[in-house]
Amino acid sequence: MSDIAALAGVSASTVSRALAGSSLVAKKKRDEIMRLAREAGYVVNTTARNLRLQRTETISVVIPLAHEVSQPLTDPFFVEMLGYLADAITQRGYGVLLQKIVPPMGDWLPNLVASGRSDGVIVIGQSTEHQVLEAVSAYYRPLVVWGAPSVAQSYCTVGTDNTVGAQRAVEHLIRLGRKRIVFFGDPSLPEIGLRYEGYLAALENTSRPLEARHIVPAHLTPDNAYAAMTELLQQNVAFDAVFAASDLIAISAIQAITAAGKSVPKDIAVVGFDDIALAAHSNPSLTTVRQDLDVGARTIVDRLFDRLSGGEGPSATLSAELIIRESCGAKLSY
Amino acid sequence: MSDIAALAGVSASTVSRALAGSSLVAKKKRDEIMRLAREAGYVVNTTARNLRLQRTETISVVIPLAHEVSQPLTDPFFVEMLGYLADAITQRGYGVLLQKIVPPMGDWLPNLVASGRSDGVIVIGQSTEHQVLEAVSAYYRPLVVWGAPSVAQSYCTVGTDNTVGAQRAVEHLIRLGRKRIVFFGDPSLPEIGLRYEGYLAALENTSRPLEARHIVPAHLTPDNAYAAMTELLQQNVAFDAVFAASDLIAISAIQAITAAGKSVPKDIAVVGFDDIALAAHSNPSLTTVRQDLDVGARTIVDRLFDRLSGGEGPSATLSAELIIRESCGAKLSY
DNA sequence: GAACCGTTTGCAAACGATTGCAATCTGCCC
DNA sequence: GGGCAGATTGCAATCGTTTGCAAACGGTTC
Repeated sequence: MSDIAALAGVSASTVSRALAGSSLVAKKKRDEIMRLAREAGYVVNTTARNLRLQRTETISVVIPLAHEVSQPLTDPFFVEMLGYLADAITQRGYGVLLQKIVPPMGDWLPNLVASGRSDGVIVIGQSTEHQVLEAVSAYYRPLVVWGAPSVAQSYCTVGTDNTVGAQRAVEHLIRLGRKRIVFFGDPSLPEIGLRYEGYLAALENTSRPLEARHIVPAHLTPDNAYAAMTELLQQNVAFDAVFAASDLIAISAIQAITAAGKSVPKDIAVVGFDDIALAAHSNPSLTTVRQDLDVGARTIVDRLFDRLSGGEGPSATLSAELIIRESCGAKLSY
Repeated sequence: MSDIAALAGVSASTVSRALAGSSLVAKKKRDEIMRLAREAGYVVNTTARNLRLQRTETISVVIPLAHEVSQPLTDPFFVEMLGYLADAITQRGYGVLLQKIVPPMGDWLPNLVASGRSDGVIVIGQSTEHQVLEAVSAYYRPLVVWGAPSVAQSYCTVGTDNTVGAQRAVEHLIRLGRKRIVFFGDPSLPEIGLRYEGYLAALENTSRPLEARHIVPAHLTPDNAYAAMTELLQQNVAFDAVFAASDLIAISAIQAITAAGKSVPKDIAVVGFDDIALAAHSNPSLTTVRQDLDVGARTIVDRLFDRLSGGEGPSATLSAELIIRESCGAKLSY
């Protein structure tokens, strides 16, 4: 900057002001300085600027992965969400700093917050990190989490109505005449827990008592899900439907079921959750509960910027929509 | 940091050295300072550190989108690549700064480079930006581009062997007895251009002269591709196969063809390029040329870090593999 | 020509770290 | 006790900006 100052025969302060478009420096001189800077290919150094201004115009997007230790970041759900978030953040002129935390441990969030690399933090999915989020939100405001709200929770979440979504899905299976519906997923994760509640609610609402509820606590990785479903099939547990906690494991389940020589949806109906792009195109196409990630991402970013400017917007819950496709078949006769 | 210094009764220099694990400060005092810092929740301010050290330990990943002006970042190819890149970069302890440039214009790259926000830049896809890349690479070393190499090119690229991949795909269609094969994509983009060359090479190699070559310069967006294919079908141009420049537009083409009452692969065979996750699961599943993004991403990052430490590794070309699925059908009788 | 006012400008102090250099401290030996 | 070496420590400069404050400037007005 001092080079440009020398070139223009003024001080660095003036250059700084000129480049910032300040009206303190005469229009003519301002234009002259801008021209010189452009010609010299000079751009204000962001790091120094950030240090001085105590802000970075950057948002951290964090993906905590509890069970995907050695896995690359390939889960379509995260990746789709990331795309929408990146878009919403970029639109506001901010940068996106991507962080994968795996396995989430120690002081990752306090450290991230204290490091001053970003002005705000978005966490995609609570994973197993509820405690950490709770603790940090006590002193750090610009934090928004995609996930499930819970009663005594001080951090701001944005998420789909997991319970209602799940309930609709399971009710649909019941209406189709399915009797033994397996819940496929690990309810100890907050979001999955709510989906499990929806599953239970649907079962309880039905007049025809169900012969069994069955839960298979598969992790959210394809391999784990495939293995878990294969094992379930070998155990000869009788079931005619699966409500999977995510599309990704639903598709793995379908593959396992098909590989075991059974048919989806004829023998076993499958419903997923998320409506990732794959869901519409898999074979059979997947009935699922749609989360509108575009709206979700925009809501997250709105909330975050609101908090950045001192706001206190509440957590948000988006409605979930059941998308009916081939994987749960038509009504059974019974 | 001076707070911690006061707490420990030493100077800020000593704290800085202690936290950096320097052997200049006595082991005992070092541990003491580290303990104090941890208890106080103190973390070194990254911005200040970056300014002083003149490096950021951050890599920019840029996605230039020429034709997707108002589109969110949803192209599965980019997004999958991004996942692998994020992984490879994170593994080296660096941060990932995500940048979407749309429409790519003006001095986006020089500005990004000069802003000092990152130590290196990865550009996913050349899009229409060959000139810009060329110009910047003249003075900025840590730049690696995913895309096609060209003869007189000074920037470092990593990419799949587009020509050979495309040639294999088209040869496969010819072997199956397809006669009028449409090239679906815009060859003015460098990578697509190479795929077009492969297409031409395959056509020329065949002994049975083909009655027509046809090119439909669709952009790489689903909507545009769908519209282009629909229009082509309405024109009553005779063709029995489509080689699409990407899986995404291949799937859109299939949808358009199906919507027009024709069957894939019976009436029209379709082959894509990329092997995105969707390809295996779409209906019919998509025959395509596989790009190994995991290896690709790792190669990009290797090259980049090599350049960061003064290396001069050459551009790399990865081999392409034809993945045969349902969308091009079995051999026709003729 | 002095006083005054509005417009521009530059000085210098931050922002929060790292590090070369010189100063201090410690222990040891003569 | 003085001298010396080696181990620690702190001073102060530096990274590249921004900005409060005071000074300089230019033009009116009396």
